Amino acid sequence: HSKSVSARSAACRVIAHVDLDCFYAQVEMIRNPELRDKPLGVQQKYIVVTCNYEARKLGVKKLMSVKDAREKCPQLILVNGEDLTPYREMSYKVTELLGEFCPLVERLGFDENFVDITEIVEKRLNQQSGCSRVCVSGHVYNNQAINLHDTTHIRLVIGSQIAEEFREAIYARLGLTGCAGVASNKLLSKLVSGTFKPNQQTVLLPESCQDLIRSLDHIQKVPGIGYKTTKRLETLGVRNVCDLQAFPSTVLEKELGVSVAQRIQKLSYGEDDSPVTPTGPPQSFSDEDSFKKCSSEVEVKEKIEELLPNLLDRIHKDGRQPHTVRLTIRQFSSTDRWFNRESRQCPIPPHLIQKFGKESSNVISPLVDILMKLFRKMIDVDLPFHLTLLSVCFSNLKDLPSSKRGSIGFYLKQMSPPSGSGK
DNA sequence: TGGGGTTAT
DNA sequence: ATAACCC
Repeated sequence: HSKSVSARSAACRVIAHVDLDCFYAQVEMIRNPELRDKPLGVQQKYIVVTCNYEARKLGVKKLMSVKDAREKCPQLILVNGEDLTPYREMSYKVTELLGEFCPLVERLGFDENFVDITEIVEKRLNQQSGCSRVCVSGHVYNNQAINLHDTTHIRLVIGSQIAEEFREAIYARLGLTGCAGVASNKLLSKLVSGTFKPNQQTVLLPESCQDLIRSLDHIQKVPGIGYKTTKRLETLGVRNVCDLQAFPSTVLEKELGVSVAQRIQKLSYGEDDSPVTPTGPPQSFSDEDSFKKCSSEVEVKEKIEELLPNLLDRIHKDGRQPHTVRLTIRQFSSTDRWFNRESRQCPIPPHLIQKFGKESSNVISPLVDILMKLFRKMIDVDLPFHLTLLSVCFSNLKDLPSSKRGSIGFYLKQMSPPSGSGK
């Protein structure tokens, strides 16, 4: 047994943030190695969602329209990335690999993971208890000098060695490159991981924390401060991190509520006590499609029927049973394309839940019926309508009762890579 | 601007 | 059910 760090003293946490380089493009280059040295973009609808570094050299940016990207770079090769299955599968392989080192792995999107490596660092500290040579891996933020008598510095340096091992394992086993950041909390590890950009890593020592957080030119670059909060802060005259640090907390609490105000003001000082929460298996499975126009009940039904088979396949491979189903729509609006999403959800009838695991039972038709009922709760089908998105989501996943758990559920690993999906 | 995800209220 | 956040 190990004495936990928290029980010992106030030794700092050591957190690694691992961020794969242009993830979708890398996966596509593995699937088709001929694309390796060519400018490559991954397209969803009219958008190049990401591109490799060859393309970036030629002026292509993330989330650029296909039109602009082709103008900038006529040689650009585009592959369709609307089906996320290959990316999702590779993504879980990365998370599982990190899980071999340590149980505390938290996913953020498909291409980022936080790992709490405090315990691994402690173990190495105790092993090499003599003063064997400690050498940093990768960059040190600000080029700050390391003080070998400072145990916090030593812990972070050991953290940088572990991060290097993570990146080497991810490259050796999966062929993927990425960046890493090592620091004393999630916020800082994430911010510092981006300082040297493809395929490099950086460690932050506490003395440079303020330099890092103040280097952010706009508050929306602070993870946790999003679009809405930024807008409201701007009306208060808060434009950068220093403004937020100095802003009166009482006024901030009145504008944003105590919880948000206190959290983001701590973030502005680089403070973040949120734990690395092991992600485990997914909480939901969803599949969506966007389009120019969908305006009849028949079309809606067809779209739903397209979405369902892949979703059911993913759920089947997961082995758990969903107890809730949700339909989300987006109605056309010339002003603001976000925000006008609505959804309706309902419990899945028990007799249908039973049939989820089984082969060849037709669960599709009754589900379509349920989803069309949910649709009619949102849209009066006697009036004209204009949808631009449909999404189906299964959630409230529960393990099968052990009595009737088949081979699928029994042999699946904890972090099962869900798969199937797409259009 | 896509096609996903999460947690808080 | 929505709103906020993340990629």
